[in-house]
Amino acid sequence: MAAPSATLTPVLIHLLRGASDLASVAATHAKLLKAGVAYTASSSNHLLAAYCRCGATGVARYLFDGMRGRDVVSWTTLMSGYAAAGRPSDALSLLRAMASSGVRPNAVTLSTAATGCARLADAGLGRQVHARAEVAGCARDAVVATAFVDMYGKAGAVEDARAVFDGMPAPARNVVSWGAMMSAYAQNALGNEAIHLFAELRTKFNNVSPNHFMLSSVLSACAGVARLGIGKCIHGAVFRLGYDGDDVVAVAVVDMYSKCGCYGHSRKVFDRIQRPSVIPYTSIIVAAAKYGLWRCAITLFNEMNDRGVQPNYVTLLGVMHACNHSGLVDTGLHLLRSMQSKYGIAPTPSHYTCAVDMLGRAGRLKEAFELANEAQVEGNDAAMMWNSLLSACRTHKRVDLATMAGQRMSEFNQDVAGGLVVMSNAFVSAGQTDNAAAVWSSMRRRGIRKDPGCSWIEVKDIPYVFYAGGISCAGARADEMLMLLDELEVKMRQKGYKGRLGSARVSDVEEDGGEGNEVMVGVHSEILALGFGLLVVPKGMTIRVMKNLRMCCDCHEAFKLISGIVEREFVVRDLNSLQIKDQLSEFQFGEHGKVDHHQHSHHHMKNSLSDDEEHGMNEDGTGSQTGKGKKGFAWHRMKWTDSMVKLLITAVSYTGEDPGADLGGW
DNA sequence: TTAGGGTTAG
Repeated sequence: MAAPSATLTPVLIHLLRGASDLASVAATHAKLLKAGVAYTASSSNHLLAAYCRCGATGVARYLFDGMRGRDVVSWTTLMSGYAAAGRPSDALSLLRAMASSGVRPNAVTLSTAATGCARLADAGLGRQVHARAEVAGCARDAVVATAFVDMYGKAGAVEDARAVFDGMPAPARNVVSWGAMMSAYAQNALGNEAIHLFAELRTKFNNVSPNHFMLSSVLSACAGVARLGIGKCIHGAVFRLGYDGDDVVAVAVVDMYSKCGCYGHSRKVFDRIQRPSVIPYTSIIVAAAKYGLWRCAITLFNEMNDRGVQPNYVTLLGVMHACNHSGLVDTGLHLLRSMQSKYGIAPTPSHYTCAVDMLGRAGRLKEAFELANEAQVEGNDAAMMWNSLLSACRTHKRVDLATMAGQRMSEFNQDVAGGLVVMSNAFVSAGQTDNAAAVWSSMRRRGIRKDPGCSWIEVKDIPYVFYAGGISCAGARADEMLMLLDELEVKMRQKGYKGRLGSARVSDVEEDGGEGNEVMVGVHSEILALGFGLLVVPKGMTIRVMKNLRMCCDCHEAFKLISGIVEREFVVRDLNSLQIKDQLSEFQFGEHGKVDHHQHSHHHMKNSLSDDEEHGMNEDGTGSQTGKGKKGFAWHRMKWTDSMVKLLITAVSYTGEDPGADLGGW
């Protein structure tokens, strides 16, 4: 019998490397056994890797457990296999077992472990792995350090990510390291920092050329903070660098335009995608739904089905959202009831919340309560769902049910302040101002405060951020702005406007020292941003105002009136709380040093109750820290074209017509 | 020669 190992083994190993399915790996394994070389260290590691590559971690583990000479590659291979199979905990257990077996981890092992911690979003565990990398002397290895940048970013520890990035020797930072850092910012709602880093790379380190990963991350950053100007520049770079054919980049561009209020651009980019998968479809469907183009959203959904693209739960949520805002209540309900059987997707708490909101909006409160009770929803999702019902009760003036919804909500609610604001708004709508004021004074007594609302507007690529009652952001043009708002208020009154812009009362400011039942009201930040926009955005250009919370009904009305008076088109982007899991976020724009609300003094005025989230803003600037960067939003057009009016006639309601019906105006 | 880094949709 010829000695096989000298000639046969390389051939078999070559076969193993090319094998991607379990059957061919097993067949080659059998041949190695037959040749009697399956147990050499090298063959075993190849076999391990092959089994891991085709997802057979169970077989790999069995093989691993029977191996005699396990080296660092064996351990790392199995770890990597677990990580790839979505079992990061098992990967990290292996790291511990490896330590007790006396095999020392190397750079490859530790970067794999870091990726596992990233998947777990566990900064504590990640820090331990980081410490080991320091001990092993490989913490500054480009790949290892980049893995830590990503890990800290995914675990929400952006400052640690930046520290690792800064600790890397400049030549070691490559396109992946830069991209990972930008992504860390983008994923943590620090879009402006990501943009800033991108600019720094372009100006100081011209030898690193952006790739599709980096472009996607920066586009996502632009989307998150609605920086249309920069977003357009990046889109230009996408073309120049030849990434316009990349689907992932294209989705990021679609998303960026839709979040910057340019549905038309979004649609053009989407239409150029050759064979859109579920992700681009979902992106554009959600964009259409949020833009009030429900007919488009549903047409796209049907088109997607016709092309055999399977929707996922996000897609269905987007379609339900479109139904919700177009009054297609029964269509939406049917979708909820049939999604399991038709698409094999189980409804999530978000789907129930959307359906409950839909019924509540339509005034079908009994059904809404039944559905809410039927849905097995817990925690923050439940709070969100009951919250939306509470708002519906308020809209339909059903205080009896509101109390019940409020109680159910408080069982789950972590955002005590938000819940109480909605509660008090429900009382206001029902004319029970005494009860509403009691809620407010109770909040004050208990020291419960709400996050400050802010609005911003991008002028020549720079965001100008306004907080309620504060005009310092307008700089030298503040007085001019107030005069303009006063003039507008006069004209609005002639058209029957009964609310107040508030600008005239800025000088009447009183500090919040009052006792009793008065409630503080500030000048709403979106009005200030709009006033500034009217001064600085050239005539003929759409003014886009962004807000971190939900716009109130009064401001909505005011924007529409002003749009008619000045004959300009406005678009407002605000928060759609129904879509988010995280609590409201603060937006920070430290980059330009324009606003830092921690130093900003808020001015309050005494007034009667109204529908505004900004009453309860905190004077000391303590607010909740942001979670992940994904926020729900909705666009509201304030000037209607003829086709829009026609659409309205057929629609019961549409995005933004009555924001108060949604979540109590905050 | 077996093992390592990032991106898109609510």
